Amino acid sequence: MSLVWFDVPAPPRGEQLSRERIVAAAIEIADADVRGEVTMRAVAARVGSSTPMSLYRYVGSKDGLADLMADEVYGEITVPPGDWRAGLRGLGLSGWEAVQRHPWFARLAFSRPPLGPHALALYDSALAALDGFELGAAERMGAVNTVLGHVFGSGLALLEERAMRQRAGLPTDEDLAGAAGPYLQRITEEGRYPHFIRWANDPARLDPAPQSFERILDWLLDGIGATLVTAQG
Amino acid sequence: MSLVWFDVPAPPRGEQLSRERIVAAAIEIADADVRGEVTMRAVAARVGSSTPMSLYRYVGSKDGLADLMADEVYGEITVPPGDWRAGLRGLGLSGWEAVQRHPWFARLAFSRPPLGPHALALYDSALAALDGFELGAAERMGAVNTVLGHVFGSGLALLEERAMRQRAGLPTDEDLAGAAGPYLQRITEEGRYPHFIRWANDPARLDPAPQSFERILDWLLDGIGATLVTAQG
DNA sequence: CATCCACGTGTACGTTGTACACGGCGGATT
DNA sequence: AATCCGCCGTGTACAACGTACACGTGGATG
Repeated sequence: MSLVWFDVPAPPRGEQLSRERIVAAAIEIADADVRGEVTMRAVAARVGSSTPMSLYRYVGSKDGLADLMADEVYGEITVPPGDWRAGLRGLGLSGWEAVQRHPWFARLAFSRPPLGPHALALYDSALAALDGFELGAAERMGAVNTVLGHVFGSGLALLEERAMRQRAGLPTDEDLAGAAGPYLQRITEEGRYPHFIRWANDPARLDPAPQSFERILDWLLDGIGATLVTAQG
Repeated sequence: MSLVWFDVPAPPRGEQLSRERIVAAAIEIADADVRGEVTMRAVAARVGSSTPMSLYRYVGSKDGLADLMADEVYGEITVPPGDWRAGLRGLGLSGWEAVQRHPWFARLAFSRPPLGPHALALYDSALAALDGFELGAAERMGAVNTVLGHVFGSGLALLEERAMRQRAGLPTDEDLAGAAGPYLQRITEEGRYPHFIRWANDPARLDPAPQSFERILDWLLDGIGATLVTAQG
């Protein structure tokens, strides 16, 4: 019930709203949150709007905003020139880098169809890398999705790892082990799960696993390569 | 503000509440929903409770309920006897079946640490299948996670495929193609994404892809096998 | 018979996405 | 120059969600 006189007539609205500004703000918010979560209210606040409703004129809905965010990240992924293997390998590595920058992207990629312009361009390049082989349409797309599935799956695992690490507020591996310690110790004393326990008590469990993203990617490429019948390359 | 007289003194509460009944009800609800979503209110209604708060005495929180649901499904996965490859292959196939029954499980598996009794038992069996090789702890777990990562990644893709299919309310592939048709046609006319368009307009794109779950699983097992140095088997 | 406690309930709060109608500014039209 | 129209940001409002809290009741226990 404040008096009209106190109102400033034209709050000097910071800058024109736009789809680009909104998407950029949403991405910044998602990047800053371990879980990568975004609320319309938070985005509105960041673009200087006083109400979440202002966003709806530009992005339609929260799902629409999610689609736009995802497509932006699709645009960060590239397929390098070269033979099919160089192309798909580069796709995997470049996707992995993008997913490490934006782990929330893995969740969106799994939950929204990739129909934005950047996504289509990426699929187009990836399919182009398989030109020159006599492949059925399903097989061609299957090869691309095999690689991308690995990228997004690894991304989700990364998202969860970071979230779990922060849930207990512990950055280092040693602290993490300490948090799970009492539970594991109880299990150990009960004598069940002996193989699991042996793993859990082995300090070497924190070593970098040889089944790295890249190693598995190469296994997949080996498998794809075995199914390729060359026609001209 | 209804009068007391109308109240029935003891609503013949259907049956005793219990953690098992609650988890079972939640799983039924998740199975019945394409997105696999569950609300505390829906679970409460299904177990015959008049308020969601009754559940909290048994499951602690919604995340707790999710953990219990996930562990129940971990219990449906088994590692068959045999050599390492039979074990891990069976793990993958049995996991894939469980994930097809409960696609929401893939999401939970990615977003909650597998510390329930069934999950631990499963990891224990899987690690046991790798006994007899001189593997570091990280490498051993990495092999198991390679297989499970494939299972859960494929499960998430399945979840999204089913959800997208119902979003437009179309069960058949032809209808699905019809829904995306106008959009694809516009793209086609603009002449961009030629390789993608060629795929989209190829009826063979609906063929079963040769990169099936099982095929990729075998590729991964090939890769794992190449890293194993046998000690006694 | 008195006591206690495990249980299910009802009420209530904060947060979320978003529907809807309004006021005001700028540019096009007359 | 006066008028209108359409775009834009705003405020209010609501339904659904997870869940904190305090209460009554009934059966087991002393």
